[in-house]
Amino acid sequence: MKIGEFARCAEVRIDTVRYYERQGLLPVPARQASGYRRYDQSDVARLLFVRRAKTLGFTLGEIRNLIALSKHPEDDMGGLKSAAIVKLADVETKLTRLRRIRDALRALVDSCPGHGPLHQCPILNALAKGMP
Amino acid sequence: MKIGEFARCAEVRIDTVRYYERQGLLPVPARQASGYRRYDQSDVARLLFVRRAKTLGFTLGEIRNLIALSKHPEDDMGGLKSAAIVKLADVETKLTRLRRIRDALRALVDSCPGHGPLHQCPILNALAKGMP
DNA sequence: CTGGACCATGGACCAGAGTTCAGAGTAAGC
DNA sequence: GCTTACTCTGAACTCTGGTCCATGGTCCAG
Repeated sequence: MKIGEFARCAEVRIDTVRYYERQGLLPVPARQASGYRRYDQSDVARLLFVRRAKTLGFTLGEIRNLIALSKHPEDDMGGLKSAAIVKLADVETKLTRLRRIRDALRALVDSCPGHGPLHQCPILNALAKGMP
Repeated sequence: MKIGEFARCAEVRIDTVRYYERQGLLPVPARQASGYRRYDQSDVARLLFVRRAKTLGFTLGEIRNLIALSKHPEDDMGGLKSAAIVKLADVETKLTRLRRIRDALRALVDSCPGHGPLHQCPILNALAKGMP
């Protein structure tokens, strides 16, 4: 299949496919005589792999590593599991931070009556003088 | 005080102070004869305002708006409260997304025994063939 | 044969939040 | 006076993950 159909397979833009190729996330594709890139089912699988890993929060660089790992199917699965564990810890950290932000924000919103002169606004106050 | 001390007051880099100035987040400072920027306590308050707002997840552009808002202390506090509400919704959305990622990741990690040949790894499998 | 859809390339550009650099001047402690 | 630390400028650069563009070639239906 040509690049347009290929991109649609994974709901990705054509430019993104070419970009992934440049980034080494997709193998260099075969070409038709015309120079058009030619893809097959195994390329689709690879592209979906990339997308799924991205959905899980892996960066493109990390995905490159995952692909490299996966090229040695006889290796132990420990490496891949640790990568996933690291990423999970990563996500947990972000969650914790974001939860703290949400709690602070919600406390501010709840404390604000919503009308009256701005200089009495508890949100403005907290920003200006520090959180309680 | 000079820029170095000023930056330390808010635990920010000197370059960041100048960057914030360019971005209109800090007022154009007075200068000594030598051309050195001079700051006082009100500048520190402003810089801390910016940092606190950033901590809450506001972008620099949004903080510029907050500052503009805060310049009309007789205005109603409704505007500021809505900005906070919008940001809160924003954060909640991110939280939800991140939680889903965490759950998927955790399920994968839990399902993986951690050793044995990679081609039997459930994580790799999920990435290659789709999540169950 | 012609129009429209598709594909090729390299390079420029986007947001966001800074950081780094070179080359120069200034301040301050001893 | 010397040395060290600090500050100035503007522009360019970083990173991430793409997106857009101009220009030109290719493919296929009618």
